[in-house]
Amino acid sequence: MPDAAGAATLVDVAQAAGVSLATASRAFNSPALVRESTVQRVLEAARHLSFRPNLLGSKLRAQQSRMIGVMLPTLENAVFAECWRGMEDAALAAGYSLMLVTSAYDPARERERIEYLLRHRVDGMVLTVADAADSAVLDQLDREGVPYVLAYNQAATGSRRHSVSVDNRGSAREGVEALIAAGHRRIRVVSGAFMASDRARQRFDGYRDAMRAHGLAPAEPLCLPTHTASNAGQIRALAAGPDAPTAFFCTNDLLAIGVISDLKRLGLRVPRDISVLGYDGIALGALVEPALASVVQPNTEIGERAVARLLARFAPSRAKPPDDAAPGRITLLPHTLRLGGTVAAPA
Amino acid sequence: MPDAAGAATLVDVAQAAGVSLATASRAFNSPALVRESTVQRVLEAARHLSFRPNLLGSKLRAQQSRMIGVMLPTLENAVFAECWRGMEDAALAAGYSLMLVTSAYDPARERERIEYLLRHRVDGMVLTVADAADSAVLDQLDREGVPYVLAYNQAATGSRRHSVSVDNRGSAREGVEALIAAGHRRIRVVSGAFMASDRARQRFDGYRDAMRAHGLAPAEPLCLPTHTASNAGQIRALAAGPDAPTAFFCTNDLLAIGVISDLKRLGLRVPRDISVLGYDGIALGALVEPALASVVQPNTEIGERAVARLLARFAPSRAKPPDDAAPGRITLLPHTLRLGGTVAAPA
DNA sequence: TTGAAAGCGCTAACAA
DNA sequence: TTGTTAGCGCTTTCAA
Repeated sequence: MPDAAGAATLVDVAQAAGVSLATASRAFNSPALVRESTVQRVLEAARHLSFRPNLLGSKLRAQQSRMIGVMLPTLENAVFAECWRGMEDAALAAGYSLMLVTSAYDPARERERIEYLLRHRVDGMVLTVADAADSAVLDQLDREGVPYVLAYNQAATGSRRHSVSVDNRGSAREGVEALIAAGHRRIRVVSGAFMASDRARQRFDGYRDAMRAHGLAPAEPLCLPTHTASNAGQIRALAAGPDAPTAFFCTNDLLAIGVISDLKRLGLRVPRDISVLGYDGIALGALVEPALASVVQPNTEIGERAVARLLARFAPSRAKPPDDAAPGRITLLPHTLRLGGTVAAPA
Repeated sequence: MPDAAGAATLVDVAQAAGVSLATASRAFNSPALVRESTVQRVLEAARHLSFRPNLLGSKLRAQQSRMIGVMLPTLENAVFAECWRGMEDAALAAGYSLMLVTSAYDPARERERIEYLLRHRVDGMVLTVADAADSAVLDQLDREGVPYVLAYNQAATGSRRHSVSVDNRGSAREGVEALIAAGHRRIRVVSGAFMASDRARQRFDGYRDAMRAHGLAPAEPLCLPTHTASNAGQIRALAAGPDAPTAFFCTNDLLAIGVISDLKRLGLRVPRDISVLGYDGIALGALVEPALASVVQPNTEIGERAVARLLARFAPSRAKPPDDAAPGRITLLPHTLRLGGTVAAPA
């Protein structure tokens, strides 16, 4: 009864199978090195004893945890929840585990949580940080030689950092150009706190590109610290007046949904009176009526690819692909535009 | 340069501080047992060497991982994302780590993922399963003596299982009674797949209770396998005809949001033509316009309390707090009703 | 108050 | 093809 006095260990299995500890271990990890009948005997013994390998032991001994640390700002924005699904699938399929922490967009907490992951001896990390270009914690990771891949953050060209994202600036520009093509001239950007998201800033740059390319004057962004009812006042101030915008470009979908509600409360109809374009392409956006127009990112794929990229960094470059020329550190995944719904021609 | 040739270990710290390995360990774990000046010396050496404890070593040796396994159906429903936040805060504050897996409401995957957590030697688990009353995997955990606490699932009275949830049936009944109080008589329930959620069934029972208590005939529930556009047809069929319901009670908020969109597409106005009541109280519901009426659960608190309860099971009941006349295995947290918004009197 | 020593469960040389 | 052996980094008796 190994369960009563603690679970069976590999030693117990070896004993029961009449082989040495080493052979028992090999039967699991490199069965090719063991005679087939011996493998069977070991497996049989293991089953009989309800043997469950203690990963803590292997991790310690093998000096690799086969764990990937994941730090995301929050899961309460579906973008990241969708991304997590991609990561979980990709990691477990490859025999890796994930350890998740959230940073709440707080750089101090980022540091803390990453230190925590490091103590757990994760082999590498997938991270979404507030600002990839100016991140003390990323610099530290570089210094320590810990492999990581950014998700959503877009590494600067020429940067040593690896990232998987869409082209934030270019895609935002495309989205705003679609607005312009629909006839909009007075377009305003609504964003979460810029400080907390370099993506938001890049998307704003894309807005500026689009406006300028079409001879329009970009306006200052409206930065909301967080989307609560109290922001309705700011939206109201913006949406009123003779020169009121005919379209809002929100740097994420959740924000867009909140803005639309605010506009409705002000008696405005979307998209008849005013258009709203979001960014992210969360599944929920397609569910609401009218459907949320959005710049759609492949969120689940971003998760999968970020993990795949990290795994590739672990592998000792078999058949070394030219590395820097070929796959490149920066992966830009294709985005799409979902128009219609909350976007229409201005009144 | 301990970083080049591998990170510094406790042995290095001990050496640098001129003490034994044991003393160095104590300086961190039981500083009370070590002379103050010695503690300082060790800490100083650790800082100097950028010592980072290897949790894998301690976990293995201490025969406890201080890890909690968490299994949730998905994070893409904000209910669970909100719950995760509560768990993360509670666990990290107590010095525990979390390992998250998702089951996608699939019992086979539940087994698999739990086995995976077990191999990681989690000290216990917080779980949301498809059906707590009939779960092979829960039975197995009981047999093996692995402590776990259910979140959202409500253990049957008299069950040996621990759970933290709201009173699903009672709260649903209250919600439906509010509908009845508003003047509704023809009320239908829309649910996700019953098989995948015992909560959905319990909430349906609450609906039945309410209807019967008021002399109304409960109708069959409409069970949607998943909420996609193709369900609009079923909603249409339900919402049409002379005896069409004047209100829908959806067993979760995400579903409710989808149903509302479907109704809008059918040209119906919510709540003027038809009322919709959700369940869960996700933050998003308060953001949309009109606000989603809902039976509100304290999601973050459910996460916190589930972790707290598990932690309490770990501790050898010190000075047993009278708490609740013995805390009891089943914790029912208070719910609230958020009315107005998508619920109004029938036309 | 401190140290010596024995492992936790496992993998991976090195031998046979 | 299999076995012997030496730890991975840490905690924790047991003695001093």
